[in-house]
Amino acid sequence: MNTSEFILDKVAPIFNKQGYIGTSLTDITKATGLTKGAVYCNFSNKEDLALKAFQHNIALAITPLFKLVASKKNSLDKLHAITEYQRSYYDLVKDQGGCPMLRAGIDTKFINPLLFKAAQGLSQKFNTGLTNIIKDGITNNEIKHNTDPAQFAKTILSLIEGSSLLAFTHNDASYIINAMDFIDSSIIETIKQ
Amino acid sequence: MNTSEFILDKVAPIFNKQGYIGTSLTDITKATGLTKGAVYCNFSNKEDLALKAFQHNIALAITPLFKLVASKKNSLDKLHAITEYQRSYYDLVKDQGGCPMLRAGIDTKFINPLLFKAAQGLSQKFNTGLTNIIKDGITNNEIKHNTDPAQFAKTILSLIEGSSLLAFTHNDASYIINAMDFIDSSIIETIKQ
DNA sequence: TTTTTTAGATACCGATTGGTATTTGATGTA
DNA sequence: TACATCAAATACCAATCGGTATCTAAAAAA
Repeated sequence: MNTSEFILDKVAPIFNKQGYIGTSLTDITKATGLTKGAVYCNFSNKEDLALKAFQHNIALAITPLFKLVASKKNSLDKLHAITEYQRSYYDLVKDQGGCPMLRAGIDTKFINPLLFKAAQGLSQKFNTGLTNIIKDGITNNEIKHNTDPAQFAKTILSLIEGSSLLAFTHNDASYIINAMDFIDSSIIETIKQ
Repeated sequence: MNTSEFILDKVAPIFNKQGYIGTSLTDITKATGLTKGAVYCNFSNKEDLALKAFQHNIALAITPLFKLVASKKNSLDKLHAITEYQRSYYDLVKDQGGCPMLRAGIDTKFINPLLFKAAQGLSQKFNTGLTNIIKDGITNNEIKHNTDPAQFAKTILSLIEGSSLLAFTHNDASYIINAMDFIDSSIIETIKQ
């Protein structure tokens, strides 16, 4: 592991917990044991470091989900893989400070356009990914033809994001478990062919 | 309007947009046209001001919903009042910088315990309120007896919070409209007696 | 061995942070 | 008229902010 990766590993959870402005260079040097000279030798500025820290957090929290979904062939399997992944999501990211997409989406909108755009793009990718899964499910006769893909994608994504927020505000994973149960038994079951 | 209220009126949207740490005393004096002396004459410190700004935002964004729900007698009317209120929620709070409960829930967890506790309490109140509406609906024979109140409350709240987050990250109210359509036609319809 | 490169440490910069002690000036009161 | 009250302005504080120029020492290249 090189120094850049070492810094990101130490610093990414702090950005996720304290936000962009809330994380100071002092926080960063204390957490890494390095000096400002070392930090600025590896990253051009704080914004650059924050953006890469965000990507680091995403790589740990959300990229595995995208890979898992890609490994499944059928649409219903993909949908169930998502809910299955989310069931352990609270434990996965609790030490990291919660969901990085949630954090960046709210924290950066009015203070860091670059980071916000990254969060926005990821959320969009999530949404279109879900939409395409449902679309494919319809063409493959796995999902009922009168299902509106965009509508169900938005609903499922709302449940994922909302339950994650509630789980972290109340330190209670049952919000996520409950929402995933609902998606599995009440949403997927009703749209499946 | 006295000076304290004047300050809160000018400053509350800024705290909601930029967060607790992201809002400086300079932001506050610029927005109000007052000096630091005036601000500290009306509030004991920044934390006190931020907490009251949060309460100010809640009074504008969420208190009207609680009053609207209280004015309805039947459980199903209460539930429909919530979705109806949320349909115009995006327009209601967009100039305010989004949903204050969402902002405080994520922004303050690791940096401002006092404010976080306030956000946590409000979210809890929302959840127990929803649960009680469903419980009452069951005893009044409005809602099916095999309905799990806590489970449906959590699901509805997840949809409300999640769709609100997505609406503001994409500047697109349709996430909320879509989620409320789903609650009205797919959730309330299936649990109603 | 000598030279070049370079990662990281040190020391510093001006600007801004939240906060406070003091002053001002208008108002109400005796 | 003289005095007391008090909200707001002014002027100031040490600490911290993000950032940079310079130095050092070790490794790589010649």
